[in-house]
Amino acid sequence: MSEYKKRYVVIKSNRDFSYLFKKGESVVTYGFICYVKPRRAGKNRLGIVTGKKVGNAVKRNRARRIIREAFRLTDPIIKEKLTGRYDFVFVARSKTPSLKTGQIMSLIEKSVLPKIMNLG
RNA sequence: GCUGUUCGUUAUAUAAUCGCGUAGUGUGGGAACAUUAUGAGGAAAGUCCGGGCAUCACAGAGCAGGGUAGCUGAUAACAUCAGCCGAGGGCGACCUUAGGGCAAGUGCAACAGAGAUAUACCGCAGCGGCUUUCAGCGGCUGUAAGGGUGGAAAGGCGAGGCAAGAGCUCACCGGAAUUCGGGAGACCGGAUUGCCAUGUAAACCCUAUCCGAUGCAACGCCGAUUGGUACGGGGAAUAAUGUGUCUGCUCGACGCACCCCGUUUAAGGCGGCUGGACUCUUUUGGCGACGAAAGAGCUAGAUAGAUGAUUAUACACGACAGAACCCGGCUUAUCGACGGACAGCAUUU
RNA sequence: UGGGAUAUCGCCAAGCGGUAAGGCAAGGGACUUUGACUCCCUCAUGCGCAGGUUCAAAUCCUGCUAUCCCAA
Repeated sequence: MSEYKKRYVVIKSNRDFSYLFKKGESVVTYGFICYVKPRRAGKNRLGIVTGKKVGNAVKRNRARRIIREAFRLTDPIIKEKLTGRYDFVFVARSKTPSLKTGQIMSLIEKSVLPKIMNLG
């Protein structure tokens, strides 16, 4: 699970999550809530939060998979447009399991990317 | 054909592209890459029972505490399952059933009612008395049939009997004791005696029987700085005292206290981890649960947590729902589809 | 993942087999010129849901549902 193999790295520690929730820029859509924060070096990092409110274990798994797949597909686009590296935390909402990956992708492109561009 | 009862099976499929976990093989110094195989359930869920496995004194004793409660069997074990018995429900197939003991002791039974485990209010009778007449008043004695209350009034119901009544006597029914027969047993059937016990143990309790505690975040191994603690070994002491662990208490057991020597905990990683009371097929024993033999097979093992996405086609348009140490059950959720057996009713032959 | 607790009126709650105390809030009335304070009256059709035991269940038993806590 080193950083060479994957295009992105998973955020694990509770400390990183709470840091992003406090200091990161938030983007709210009907599919998810996203927190972004620039990073100095390394790879892009991804964290997904699926709370109890999303549903039972099947729905939480589905939400996680959809977001991960959408991020995987949009990752090259992010790298083309942006030079810097970022931390992302996606929080799933109760609608998320009923959505499709394409919808999440378009949401990321439309809402999240401009926000990051503004950050510089 | 309609209405049911019951037992099973199944749980979208196919193709293409991109992507993920594990294992094998190959290339490579390594990171990694390529390729092949494989990758959630009938309930994986709830965590309600039982067992394996691991550690704690190798698993102690007594009391306390908790579980179970018709019988026989199945099983590693069980509160599970099978067959049977009793009770209840259904025309029936069939279904439901915590189903030991209030005759060891204690408790509780509100309100109502005269009276709640014994009683006598209204009554029903007999005796004698007073007021004196077609009756009334109070007294003594007998009684529990009738009245009303209640969930329950001391067996039920009918006949005899009697002053009136009463298991007072008798027949039938219910229950009890003794006894005979049948059965592996629960229990069933018969005979005799005799006239009798309110309900409640999912109240305390008694009887029989079972249970040590903690749970893979158990447990074992590796592990940097710093600090101090913990662990191991040896010695002294083993009289007393204090204290820790073994379940709550009592006993009992093993330590600790003083000295010397050695090692080391905590982030994290690896093991435990999946080959097992396993799966399938055939034969076979048993009414059945289940067992035996032979052959074949290997079928998830993640660690912020792998099964997804997109497109196309088909139809019944896809429910409930995601392994986390492993098994056996129970309970709960569930769109539907298919099959077997059986019952009742109607019609036809 | 494992272990434990709770659920009673809109809110806080008592109740340990005999038919749901109390306070706050709400509604009505009295007092007052009016308001507040104070006083009186009203307010649970069953105690999270479904079964069972019992003459009788919020209470006892069983199974579910929801919420909360602990270990990490």
